[in-house]
Amino acid sequence: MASLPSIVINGTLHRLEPDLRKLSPTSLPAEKGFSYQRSTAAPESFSEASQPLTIQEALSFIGEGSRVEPALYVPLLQQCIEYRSLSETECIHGHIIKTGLREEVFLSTSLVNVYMKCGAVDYARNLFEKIPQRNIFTWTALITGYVHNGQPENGMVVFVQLLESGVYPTYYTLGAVLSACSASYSIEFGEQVHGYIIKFGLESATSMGNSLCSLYSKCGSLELSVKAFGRIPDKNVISWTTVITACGDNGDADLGLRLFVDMISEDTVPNEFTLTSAMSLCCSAHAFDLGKQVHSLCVKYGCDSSLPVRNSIMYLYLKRGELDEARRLFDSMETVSLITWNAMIAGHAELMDMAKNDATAHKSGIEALKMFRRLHRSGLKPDLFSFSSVLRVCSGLVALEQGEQVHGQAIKSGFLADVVVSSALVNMYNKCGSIDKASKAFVEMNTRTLISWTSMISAYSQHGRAKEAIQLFEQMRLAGVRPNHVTFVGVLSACAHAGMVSEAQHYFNVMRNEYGIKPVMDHYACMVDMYVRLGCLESAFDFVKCMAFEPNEIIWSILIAGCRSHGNMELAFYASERLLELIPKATETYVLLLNMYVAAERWQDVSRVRKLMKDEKIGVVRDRSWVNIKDRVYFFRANDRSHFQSDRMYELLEDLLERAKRLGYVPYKNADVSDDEKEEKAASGSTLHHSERLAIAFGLLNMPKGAPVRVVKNITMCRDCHSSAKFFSILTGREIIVRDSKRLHNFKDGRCSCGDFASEEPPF
DNA sequence: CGCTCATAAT
Repeated sequence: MASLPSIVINGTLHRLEPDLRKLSPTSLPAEKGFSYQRSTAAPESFSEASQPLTIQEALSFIGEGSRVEPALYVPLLQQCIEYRSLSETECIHGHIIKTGLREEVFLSTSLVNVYMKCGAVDYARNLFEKIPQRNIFTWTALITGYVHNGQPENGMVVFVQLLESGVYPTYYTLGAVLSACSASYSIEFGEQVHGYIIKFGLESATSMGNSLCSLYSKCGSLELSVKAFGRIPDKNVISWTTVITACGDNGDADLGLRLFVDMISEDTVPNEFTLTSAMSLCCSAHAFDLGKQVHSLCVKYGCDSSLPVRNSIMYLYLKRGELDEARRLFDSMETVSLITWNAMIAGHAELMDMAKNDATAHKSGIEALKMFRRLHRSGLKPDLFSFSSVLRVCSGLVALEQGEQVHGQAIKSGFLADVVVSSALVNMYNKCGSIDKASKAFVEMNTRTLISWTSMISAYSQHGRAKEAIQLFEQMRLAGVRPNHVTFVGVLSACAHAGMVSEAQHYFNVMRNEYGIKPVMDHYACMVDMYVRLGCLESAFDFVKCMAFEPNEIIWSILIAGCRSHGNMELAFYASERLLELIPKATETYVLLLNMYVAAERWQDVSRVRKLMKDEKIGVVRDRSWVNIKDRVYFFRANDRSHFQSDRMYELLEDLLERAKRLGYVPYKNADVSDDEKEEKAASGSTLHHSERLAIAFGLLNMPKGAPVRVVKNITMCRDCHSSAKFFSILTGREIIVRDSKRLHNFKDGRCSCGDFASEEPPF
């Protein structure tokens, strides 16, 4: 028995499937409703019919016998494509056999095409095999059909068969094969096809060049894509649009924008496709001024009423933070698409992340959730984009309950099978402080990408579970996934966390030698952090000296924190003043310095720094925390007494602090940098309570007994609150999770997942 | 042959 034809695509052998002997009509797609309207393209003989025709009536017009004109079938077959009607196609097929026209190759080819368009791949293939005088059109119809039905590999195998049988491909055949290569991301096969295109003298055809440009981009090679674009002698709008989009897809928005500018200066008129892409590039490159100009071009060329263009303009407004403008545009749109909703949700999610954890962030997040609900009500079904974005929103809000609801919806809708959605889910559980749920979601994923592995490794690291992080990293390597620089940040920070010096050094070398990844500041920061945590200040400084570049803010702040916790205050002050020079506008650096001088009771320096802050017009810090309980959110300021439960909260805090002191809690002194003068005065004399402590108290009072308390804080947690929260977790027997602007703190049984090293670093 | 929206970090 002759073996089935096969080729190697992306390193795996593909045989032409299915096996023809196993054909069955059971797995066919559902038909759309079918009724004949009089076709405008119908030949004369139909023109008298005024009522819709049944297929039998339509076929009876064609008649039977030897004088049947084959072209009469054409409009009927076109109707079959339009209605995706397999049964009608079979009737016509039968009629063709009866009238003895099965020898007519163009009709057989047409039938192959129609079967494919109806999704009946097996039927098409079976027919193809029975056509003895098949020509290049028949071959091309088969290839195109495979690509259309999501079986590009089969299309490529057929192409090889075609070449072996000595038939010359046409322009259309090669175009179809290029689509197949694109759809299966097969760059090697694509390059071979590229060779055939040159061989058959078609490389100067604009559309061939466009297809090649698109192919290389889809396969991830921007370089080859741009080269293919460069070789097109007569570039049209589509050529330009393809290469500009290719830049965006491959992460080089700046190049894409340069090409767009080139295109405009060459007087090529952009259309809605080009402008939509260009607008999107402006969003990702944060080139907002250019974005405004592109917007003008949209108006100039009359493209501003196109829905995709409007979506991208709206997204640009959102990215610029012009919420009212975005909203106005959104409200003015008479029709919206799913992408409109998704852009709205994603835009707000991005604003939320940019604003870190403050009240603005919260507002954006809530707005995004509202949009997600409205999307539901609008009757459209959320897709993987909607789910990814809304999960990101739940992460940002630490909205575990909403996140779990979305989890359920994602399962029901089937979109959880998507890697991006399931990665976002893992991330959501992690950011909400539920490492176990994150891990469960990770294990349940059916496919994992570099990003999924990396985010789970980092999650373990953030929760202080170094061993799991390292184990997972090794599993990832065994799974054949190549780590990148971000993965190593996760691994190294896990080692640093657990003080695993030799492991850290090992992985640092693995990164450089085995994977050829050059360490950047982030990786050095992990190493320095590790030495500092162990109290090896000298090793830390030595390591810094070995770096090929000047220490940045991150390195300085690690050193400062290390010096403080190991009592080397002179060095800490020195480093802090250097840090201040490096970035004089960072509010939290001043606060750090201020608190250090307060703790050292160096009052002259305290007033010097306060004066500096005044001179530099550094605003006071807005200390804000909030808690989600059920569907409501409760905000707290430092020393907040405006709350309806204030009395009970302060009572609880006093009691807890008193009992904590008996267990060994020693309060740290903080400089008061509250922005609420009245509150400050009211609180003078009594203990100063930062917002997170009030939020924790509120959470303890209002969450169900034993349930974890989840707090979000807009700046980094101070030492005193951090220390007291550890005692609270012992005294109440509850888990307390505080996500500040920098990291996650999971307090449990008197310990914090951050490894007690997080207090009062500047927020970098 | 070309379009807009989605996931990881000290």
